[in-house]
Amino acid sequence: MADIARLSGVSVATVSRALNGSTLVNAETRTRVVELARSLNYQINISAKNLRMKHNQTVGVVVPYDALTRQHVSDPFFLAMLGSLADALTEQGFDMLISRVDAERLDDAAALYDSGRAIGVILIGQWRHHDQLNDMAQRRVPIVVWGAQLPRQLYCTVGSDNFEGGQLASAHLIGQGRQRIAFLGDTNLPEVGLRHAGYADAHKRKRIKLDPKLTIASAFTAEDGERVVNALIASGTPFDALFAASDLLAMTAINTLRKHGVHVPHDVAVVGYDDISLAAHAHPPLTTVRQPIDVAGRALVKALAELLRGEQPKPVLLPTALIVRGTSG
Amino acid sequence: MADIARLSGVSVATVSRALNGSTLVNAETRTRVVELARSLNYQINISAKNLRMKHNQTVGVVVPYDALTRQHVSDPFFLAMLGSLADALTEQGFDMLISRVDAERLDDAAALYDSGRAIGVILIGQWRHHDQLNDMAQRRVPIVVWGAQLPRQLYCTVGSDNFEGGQLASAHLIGQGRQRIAFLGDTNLPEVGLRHAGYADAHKRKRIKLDPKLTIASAFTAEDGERVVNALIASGTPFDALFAASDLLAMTAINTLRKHGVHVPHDVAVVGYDDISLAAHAHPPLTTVRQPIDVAGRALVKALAELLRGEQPKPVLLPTALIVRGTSG
DNA sequence: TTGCGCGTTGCAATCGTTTGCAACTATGGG
DNA sequence: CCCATAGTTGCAAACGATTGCAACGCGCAA
Repeated sequence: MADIARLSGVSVATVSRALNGSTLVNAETRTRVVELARSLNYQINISAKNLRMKHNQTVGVVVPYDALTRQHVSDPFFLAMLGSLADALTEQGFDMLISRVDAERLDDAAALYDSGRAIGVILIGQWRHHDQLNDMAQRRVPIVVWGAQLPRQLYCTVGSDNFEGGQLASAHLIGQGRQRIAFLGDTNLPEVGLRHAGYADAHKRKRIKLDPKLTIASAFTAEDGERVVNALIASGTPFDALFAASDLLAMTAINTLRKHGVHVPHDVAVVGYDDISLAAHAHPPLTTVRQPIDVAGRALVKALAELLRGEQPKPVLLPTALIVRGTSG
Repeated sequence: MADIARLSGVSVATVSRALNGSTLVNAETRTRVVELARSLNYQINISAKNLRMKHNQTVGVVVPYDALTRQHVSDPFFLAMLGSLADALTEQGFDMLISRVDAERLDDAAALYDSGRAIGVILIGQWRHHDQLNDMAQRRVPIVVWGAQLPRQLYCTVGSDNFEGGQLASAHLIGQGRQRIAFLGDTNLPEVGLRHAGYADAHKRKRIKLDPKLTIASAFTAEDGERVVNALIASGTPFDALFAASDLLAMTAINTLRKHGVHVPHDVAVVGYDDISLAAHAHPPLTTVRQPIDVAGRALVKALAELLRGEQPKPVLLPTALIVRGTSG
């Protein structure tokens, strides 16, 4: 900047103003300076600018990882969400700084904000850390969380209507004449818990008794899907349908069922959750509950932008949709 | 920092030194300052630090998008690579700034570096922009590219051995007695071109004549896979195997074949490329060429680190492996 | 008493921007 | 001839850290 100032015979202050299009500087000087800057291939130093302006345009996106398994970010849904966020943030002129934090130390997410690297944080997945998130919100960390809406929640969430999704899937299966629907997922996670509540509600409406043996704890991983279905079959518990908390789970479940000679959808109908891009191309094509991922990214960014303007964004509940395909004839 | 200085009765300079573990400050004062900082939940301001130190720890990761289709970052392989990079960068203490750029304006990737937001750039996919990448390298932009090694290349690439991968897959199919192997992929892309060269080489070694009608241009998208297989069958060209340039392509191809009553692997054997996590759980489990994604992230980061130290990292060629599963009995 | 060395500490400059305020010029009216 | 005004411009102080250099206190030998 000093070089430009010298070369164009003005002060740094004027250069700064010219580059920012201030009306305080003569139109002619302005164009002269701007031209020169362009020809010198000048790029402003962001650190200095941020330091002076006390703000920047970088949003921290935090994806939790499971420290126990040291597991990579690999769930297609997570990754798709990352893509959607990249789109939405780019659209709004934000930079996107990705950070992985131990799911057990979710409050580390705030470090991005505290250290001034990010003006706000988007957290994908609330896991079991409602309280820590509340603490962060109370500390006035601008944070938006993808997840479920919970009682006494001080932070803003954006999420799909998990209860509705659970209802839709279960009601659909019941409508197909299925009576013993197994539920696969970790109900300790708020989102999965709500899906399960919707599942229970759909049963109640049709006056079908819920068999607790059909609610099966399972992580989101493909490995766990296989393990859990094997166990279910080995246990001899009869079931004629299966509602999985993620598509990944559903698809591995289907393959495991097939290995046991169980035919989908004839013997067991299956419904997944997420509608990842592969779901439509699986065999058979997977019936699933769609979470509107593309809308999700934009909604998260919008909420964060409001938060940054000092407003109090309301939690967002995105509608889900049942996509009926081949696994639930 | 000024607060800490006041509260602990020393100067900012001492606080700075204490926090950075300098031996210039008395061990006792140091621990006192560090404790205080921790208890105040103090986080250093990165902008100021970067400004003063004239360097930062942020690496720009650029993922190209196709402007024509305005297509999201959705290929599981791309996304898995993002995950792998997130892991590797975090491991090395780098921050990861994600940016999407129009694949037709790949040189925009340098903006991250020019503006000082990133100290270097990792670009996932070189597409057809060899020349622009060479220009950037000549401008001394620290950049590492995931892709193929090309003649007269000034920038550093890391990639899997696409030629070897193509060979492995094709030799395997030929070894199974297949004679008419269709190749699915856009051979204009350097990586796919090399895979095709390996495919051609495997044929030559076994003295099998290549039928150009069996080389079929196809994008990486699921939609295109379906379209292209439909066209192939409609054309009446006989084929008994299929080698796809990505797993996504292979999996949709299999489903499309099935719709036409073609049995995999009995009538047509199929081999994919990438070994995405779902490949093992598809139906039938997909035979594919593994690209070592987890190693890839670390290799890219290592190369960039060398570049930043002023060294001249050699292009890296990662070994591929044939994973034989159900689609090529 | 003086001088020296050593271990600690503080002063003040510096990084590259932005911006409040003062200063300058030219113009025209009183 | 003076002054008010409007339109430009520059000065200098931030922003929050790091670091070369000077200074300080202290023990010890000369």
